[in-house]
Amino acid sequence: MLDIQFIRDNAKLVKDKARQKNIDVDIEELLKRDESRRGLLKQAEDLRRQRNELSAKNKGQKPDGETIKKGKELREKIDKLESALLELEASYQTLLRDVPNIFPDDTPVGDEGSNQEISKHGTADKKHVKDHLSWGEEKGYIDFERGAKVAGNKFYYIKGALVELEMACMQLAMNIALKHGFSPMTVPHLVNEKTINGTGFSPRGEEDQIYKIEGEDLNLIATSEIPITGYHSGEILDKQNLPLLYAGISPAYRKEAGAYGKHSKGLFRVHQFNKVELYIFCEPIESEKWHQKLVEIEEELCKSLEIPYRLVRIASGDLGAPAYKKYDIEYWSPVENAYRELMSCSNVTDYQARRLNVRYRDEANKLQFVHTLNATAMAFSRTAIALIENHQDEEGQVKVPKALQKYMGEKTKI
RNA sequence: GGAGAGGUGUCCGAGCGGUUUAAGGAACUGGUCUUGAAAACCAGCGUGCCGUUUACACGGUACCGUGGGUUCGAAUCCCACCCUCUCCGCCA
Repeated sequence: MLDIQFIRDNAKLVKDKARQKNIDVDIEELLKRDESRRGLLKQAEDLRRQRNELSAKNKGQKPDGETIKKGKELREKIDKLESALLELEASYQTLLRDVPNIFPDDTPVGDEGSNQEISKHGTADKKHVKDHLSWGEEKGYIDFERGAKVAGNKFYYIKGALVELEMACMQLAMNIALKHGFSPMTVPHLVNEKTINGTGFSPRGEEDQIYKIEGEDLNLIATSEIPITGYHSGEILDKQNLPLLYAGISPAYRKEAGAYGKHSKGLFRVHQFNKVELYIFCEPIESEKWHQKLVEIEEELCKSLEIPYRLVRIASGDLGAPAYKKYDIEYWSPVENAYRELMSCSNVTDYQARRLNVRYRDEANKLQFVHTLNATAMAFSRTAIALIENHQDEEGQVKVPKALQKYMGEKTKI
C-alpha cells in the first residue's frame, strides 16, 4: 500500500508507474473518492464537535428536555453521515490497496521479455540428457500418477534417494542462512484472510493462487513469506533489534489455476513444494544494501549446488504489485535450452509494512514504517529439476554436488 | 469441545456512565547533582486522520481486543465474535 499523501502529491508518477507495471488502477477515481471522503469527514467531525460540546456542558447533571432534543437531532445527523462515510471509506480503501508500489527509474520498462540479464555463471551447454520427469519416473523417484489418484492433477510423491536429496538441499539452504545470521523459523501453514491481504500476495487476479479452507477464515500459505510478514503486524519494533533476519521453512501451496500448459511439465509448476525463504525487516536506508546481500546469498547457494545460472533484473511489467525492485535467478535447462526461474529476490520497501502496520522509531523518535525484503533460498521442486538436468552423467546417474554430500551419508550419485 | 478469569498507551497496571484532559509505575528524552557512572531529584513524553502554518507549532476528531447496540453523553452498560490464561475433556 502506498501513502495517500504521496499519491496526492505524485499522482502522475504513480499513474505512470502503475501503467508500466501493467496494473490497471484508476488514480483519478481514487483521488476523487479521497476528496469526497475528506469533505464528509470534515462535516462529521464538525457535528461530533458540537455533540462533545453539548455533553460537556451537562457534565454531572441531568440535562433539560431542550438539550436532550438537540442531542438526539445531532445523533441522527451524525449516524447518517457516518454510514455514508463508512461506505465511501470502504470503496476508497479498496482502490487504495490496489495501487501498486512504484519502482526506481533504472528499472527496465516492459514485460517479461524486457527483463535484463546482469550476469551469467557456469557453462550453459546443450547436453543430451533426460528431462527430470522421465528420469525421475524411470528411477521410481517421482510419482505424479498416484499423486493425482489421492489428491489431483499436479500433486506428486517424491521417493527414495530424491527425498534424501531434498532433505540435503533444505539443510544446505538453512545452514547457509544461519551462517549469514538469519534465525530459523517454522510457521503456521494456515493463515487468516487479513494476513494474506496484508502481504499483498493476492491482490485481485491472483486471488486464485490461494487455497481456502471452506467455512473458516483460514488459507493455505503460498510461501512462508506470508506468515513471516504477518509475524510483526501491528508492532512497533525496537530500532536496536533491526534488521530482523528470518529464514522460514514451510511447504508452499499454490492453486496455479489456469497456469497449465506454459512451462508446466513435471515439477516446474506444482501445487505443493517445500521451501526455505529469507525475510528481512530493516530500516529504509538499509534496504538496498540488504537486497544486494540477499542476491549474494542466493548466488552462493547456486554455486554450492553447481548449477549454471544467470542473474536477471526484473522489468516493470513483471514486478507484481508489491515489488519496488526485484531480481530473479534462473537456472540453465539443457532440456529446454533456456534459462528458467529458480529463485526470486524482492525489495518491497514499505509496501507490506504499511498494510500490516509494522513500524519502528527513528533517531528523532518518530514512527516510521520498516522496509521488508524477501528471497527464495530453496524451492526444492525447481532445484530438483536444475540438479537432475545439469548433473546427469552418461549412465543416467545424477551427481550429488559436493556441498550436499555430507547431508546424504557421503552419497556421490543417485 | 466444556467451565471460569481476562484483553487498557512502548511495557506493567488502575479505572467499570459525565471530575479521563486515561491515575500510578517502568522504559525513553532533556536537565540538576557527580571526577565519571549509578542512584536520587526536576521536567518532557501516545497513535491515526482532517485542517491551519514558511517553520517551531496549533486546532478539530477518532482510538481502551473486533464489530454492532443502548444513551443527551460509553474505556465504563447490552449483544455477537476473536484472542489469551487457568482447570476439565480429547490427543501426537
